[in-house]
Amino acid sequence: MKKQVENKKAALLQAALKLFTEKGFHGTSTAQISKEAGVATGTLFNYFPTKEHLINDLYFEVKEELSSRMGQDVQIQKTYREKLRKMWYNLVEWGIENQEKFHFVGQFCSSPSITSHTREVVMEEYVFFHDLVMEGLANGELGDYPAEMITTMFYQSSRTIVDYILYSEPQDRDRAIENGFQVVWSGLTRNNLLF
Amino acid sequence: MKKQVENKKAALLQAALKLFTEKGFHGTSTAQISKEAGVATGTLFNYFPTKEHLINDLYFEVKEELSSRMGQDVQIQKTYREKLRKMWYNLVEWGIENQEKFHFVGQFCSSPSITSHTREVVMEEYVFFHDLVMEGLANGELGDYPAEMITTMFYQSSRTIVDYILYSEPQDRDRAIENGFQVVWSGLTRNNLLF
DNA sequence: GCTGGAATTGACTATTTAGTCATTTATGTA
DNA sequence: TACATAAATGACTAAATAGTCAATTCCAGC
Repeated sequence: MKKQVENKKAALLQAALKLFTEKGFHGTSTAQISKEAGVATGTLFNYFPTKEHLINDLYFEVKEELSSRMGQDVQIQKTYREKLRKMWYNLVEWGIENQEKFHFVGQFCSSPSITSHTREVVMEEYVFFHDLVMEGLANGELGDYPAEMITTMFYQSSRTIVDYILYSEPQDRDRAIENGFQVVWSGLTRNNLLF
Repeated sequence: MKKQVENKKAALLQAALKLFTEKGFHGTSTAQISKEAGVATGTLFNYFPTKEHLINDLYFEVKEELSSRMGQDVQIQKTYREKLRKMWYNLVEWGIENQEKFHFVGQFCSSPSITSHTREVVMEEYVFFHDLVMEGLANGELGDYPAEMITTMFYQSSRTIVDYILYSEPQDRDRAIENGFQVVWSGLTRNNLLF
């Protein structure tokens, strides 16, 4: 019985991911989600008390998966540049492999359907990223910019590159990912102020 | 009478801008828009045959305003760097001065509520930007990246900085804008490949 | 002040919505 | 097999929706 339960819950989350990403939160009815998941309309409410709870649970799950992937094998890198580069690859590759989740996050990260509570809980999963930036500022590798600005630029640039790869479809994806990192690295580090 | 007509149309567009940005397209009812604009529910449909027409007209108008501002005084700059820098300031300052329009564009640029026709018409207003990037590639100032990647990175970085300024509220906004340009310039130009 | 046509109105409709709940089905245990 | 409990169902409801349209208001020119 436990098995079946998890199946249905997962099916509902997957259906919600697809439909919310395609048509938005208000553009998707709970009936559509249930149908896509292959369950009755009432079943959705056995797992999620409201539509809002559903999207918040989904958002949390996806962001958690991303943060987990983002930090993978970062600390085993030798140089600071290699650590940042590893994180860049983790981010971009996850985005390419998980288009739907990637677009979902981008669409709902500042949506009023996501509660501030969810946002706070999710934020905690990303402290290691903030810490890595602080490390770079402390050791002088990163330029003298506010930490907040650096984290934002790094993260949003990764989003830009994923979108670029998915939408403009360059022949050589790996090249595009590496180019993206070059731009970000030379932009955010300190040792290039020829001007 | 003509005056009154234009007033109501403008009021409807302004109300739609506010509500769509706050609550999204499907999250906003036509009745809410009419109420916010101070007109009867039927009046909206005198100016816009459907809700879709309304948001498309609005999107077009806002994007046109942005493109117009973006190109202002760019050609009178002497160096290539100064041209790009002027464009950067135009973009970021417009975003800060027009928060609602700025967030509206960000939210709906890839929304299915905006038709591909609207998107195509809007695109034409931005050829001058693409041309400026081509110029930089030709004269060797920009790094050897695909033009599409450069335009995207430049534009998205401006969005990132506007968001950073509006959300993180740094004490010195002008400093933040200039920092943002430094990051983008050193990231996208060729003369910094110390690596 | 009168008149004709355009602009404005809001009550109205057919449809869709999130969420409920009494009933039915499935499952583990003995 | 029989029982107890948890899960699944879908018809149902009250509220909200985009868009219509007959009636009203407005105003320029006479």
